[in-house]
Amino acid sequence: MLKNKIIKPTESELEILSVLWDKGEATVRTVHEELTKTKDAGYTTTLKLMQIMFEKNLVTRDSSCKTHIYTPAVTKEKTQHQFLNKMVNSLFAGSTSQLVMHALGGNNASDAELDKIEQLIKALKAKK
Amino acid sequence: MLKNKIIKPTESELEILSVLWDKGEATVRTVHEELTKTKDAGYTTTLKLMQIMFEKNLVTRDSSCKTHIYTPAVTKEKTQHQFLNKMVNSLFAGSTSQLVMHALGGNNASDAELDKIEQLIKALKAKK
DNA sequence: TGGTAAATACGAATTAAATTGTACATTGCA
DNA sequence: TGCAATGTACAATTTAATTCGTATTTACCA
Repeated sequence: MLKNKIIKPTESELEILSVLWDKGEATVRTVHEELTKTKDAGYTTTLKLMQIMFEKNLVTRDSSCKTHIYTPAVTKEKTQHQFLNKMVNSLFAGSTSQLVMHALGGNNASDAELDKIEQLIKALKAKK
Repeated sequence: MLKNKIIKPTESELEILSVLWDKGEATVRTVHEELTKTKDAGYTTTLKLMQIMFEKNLVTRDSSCKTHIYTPAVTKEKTQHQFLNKMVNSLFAGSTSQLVMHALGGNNASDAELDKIEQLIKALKAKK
């Protein structure tokens, strides 16, 4: 089995991955049009980024047609955890709950959201 | 009042800030020795990084003596929130609670920690 | 069949982070 | 006073991300 080296997507790569996660698959043009809704960039810039991401195995592509179709090669969940872990380690002394406390303290969660979190905690406790 | 531009510390800068947050203040040598416990780096590399951080206003320093004494110019709390926000926006569709759920789901929190989080939630709900 | 539109490939420039070597300054002490 | 130790300053290099211009390829259709 091939070594599954951890590649941390850069900021720009994350933007592209987000589009791909959202759509499941997409052409460079589609991704590019999505990106330009919120920022400036030339088409070839997006293309180049996606080519590099292909080399890094962050995406796969079907190049059987003229217009290649890209799909994410890393899942959103895995990437989320990867970044969460990194952050917990570099800024929260390895303590997930410390991060959670800070995040909640920041105070953007609705009552409904807090309810959901409470239930998750109950479930986690029950499991032990 | 001076514009408070947001400067995101880099990976290496974060490592240095962590030492400074921990110690309150420190010389380059002290920071460097702390860093080399966990990674390789030349002394001048650390020095240079700290000089750059000074230029960026990430740290202040007292240069009245030969050996300069550095102190963090940004708080740990502020930096934590800055990174949390960035992450929520780039990976969790702007939803703090979604991030919290993922973090807890990752499952590294002890019962005691879960208790603390529960209480925090209670407190937050009471406030509304 | 040849031209046009739309795509990809490629190379080069730019910017920023990180690293390191070397020069210079300061302090304390023999 | 002058040397050794320890610091800082600075310049140059390396590496990676980002950006973009230009060349090339492909498909289709008049």
